Amino acid sequence: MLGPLFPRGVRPMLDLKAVVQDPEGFERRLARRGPEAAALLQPVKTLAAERRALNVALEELKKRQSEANARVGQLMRTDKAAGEKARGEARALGDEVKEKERRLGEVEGEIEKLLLFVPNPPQDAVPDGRDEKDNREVTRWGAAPRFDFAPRPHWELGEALGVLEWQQAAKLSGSRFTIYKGAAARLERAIAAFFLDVHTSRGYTEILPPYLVSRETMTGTGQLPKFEEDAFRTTGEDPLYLIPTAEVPLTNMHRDEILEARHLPVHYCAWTPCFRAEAGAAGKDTRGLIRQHQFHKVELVKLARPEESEAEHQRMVDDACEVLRRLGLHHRVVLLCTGDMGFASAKTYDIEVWMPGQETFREISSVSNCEDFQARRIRVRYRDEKGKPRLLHTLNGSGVAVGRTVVAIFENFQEANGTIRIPPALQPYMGGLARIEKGDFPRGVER
RNA sequence: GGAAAGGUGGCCGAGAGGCCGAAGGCGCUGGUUUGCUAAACCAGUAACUGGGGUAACCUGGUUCGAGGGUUCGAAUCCCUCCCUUUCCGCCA
Repeated sequence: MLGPLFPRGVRPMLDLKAVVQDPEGFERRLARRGPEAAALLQPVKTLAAERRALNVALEELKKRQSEANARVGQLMRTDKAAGEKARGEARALGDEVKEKERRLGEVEGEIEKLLLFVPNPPQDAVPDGRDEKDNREVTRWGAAPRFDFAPRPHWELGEALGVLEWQQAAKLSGSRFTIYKGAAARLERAIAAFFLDVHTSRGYTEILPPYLVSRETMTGTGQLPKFEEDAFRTTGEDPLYLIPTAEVPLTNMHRDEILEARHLPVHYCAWTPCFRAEAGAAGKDTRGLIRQHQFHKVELVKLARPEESEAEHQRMVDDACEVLRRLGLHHRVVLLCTGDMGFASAKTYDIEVWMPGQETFREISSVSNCEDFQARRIRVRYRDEKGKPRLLHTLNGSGVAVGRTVVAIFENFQEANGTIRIPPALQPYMGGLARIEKGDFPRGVER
């Protein structure tokens, strides 16, 4: 056992009150994600009723107990015998309180355990569907580049240029790792720096967060407890988890805080490595950079008032698209269907970039509005005009995946001779380099 | 990793078994005074949760780092854990 997830009592992951008041409505919304999701609510309803009954009884008991205690204190000073008698009564009440509290703790723990596995219900605007085939294209930018030769996938290009290397990486770490060399390594760094500069100039504050986080942090954003097998974790009694995305540390930064309204909306961006076990992805995207255990991503995170989260969501999609526009990469925006959305999200847009070498659009960014789902887990709130604390909405999106941008640049800007043009926007970050060619390792070993 | 000192409201800080959700101060909000500002003075200022009311509001319970124990009763005593600060060691 890993011990209690939260030390301080129950944190309903869904609004327990709303679930109890309108169970049918909740189940209907959840059912759009699949029948299993809605079924999770059944036992919650019974437990919620018991919790309520216990609470009412406990309050009454505690009130009587504190009155009895006060009596004991008074009597002990005046009438010893009467005091002893009152003490017996108080003790009986105390025992009863303890027993009820024990049971209440049990019930609340049970409710919490169940609710932690219930996903965020989708927004009404999200289309129904089972998988990515049911996603809905929203916009498209640019055009696929035309080639007078057969464009090659990035792994062939990278290997031929000697700048991407998989055999040595497998030697070090096994499958799903890559070694970048020379201009490719610099390209990864250049892309990250470029993305950060774009986003910070558009109002995001750059953060460099920890890459290892606690179990509670992973639970706050919804990676745990349901997706334990997707994460890497350290050994030992209190393991730390390697972040699968900077969303995890960035969103949790203000956990247990009440923000002042004047600070909203909060905009953060961060460039971090991301670590994913890719359990269940066996045989998928086994070649190239697309699906790795370790990759870099520039992440965007916002904390916003509920009434502005939809507008902020749209703007965040635009912020992610902006870097692709500046690189001249053909892409489209897709609204994910209910079946393709992440656990914590109420609405997600994917941005997919055209990959000529694979003749398909590939996801390069995913931008989600989690509404108050994560905020409820991590208790991040703000004070409204009346000074009352209210849950914020959390949003996150890739801005964008760095490794996959390398893939897109290789495949979209390849030439017949196998060299890669560097998009003008990146050249200042590459020391003026305009093209990746073979053999630029001053003291490395060519293969 | 070793040693020591600490963790109390938005912040600082007192409290050392009942009269303590907690003195005092700062900050904040409202008011009085004031040519304006400042100052002064008065008042109000935590969160969570249950109930009542259209509402302003009224009302019960919980919370002094976390968990457990002692006790009729714990911020206060005991145990465990976590965190912070300082010093030492080790390092990037």
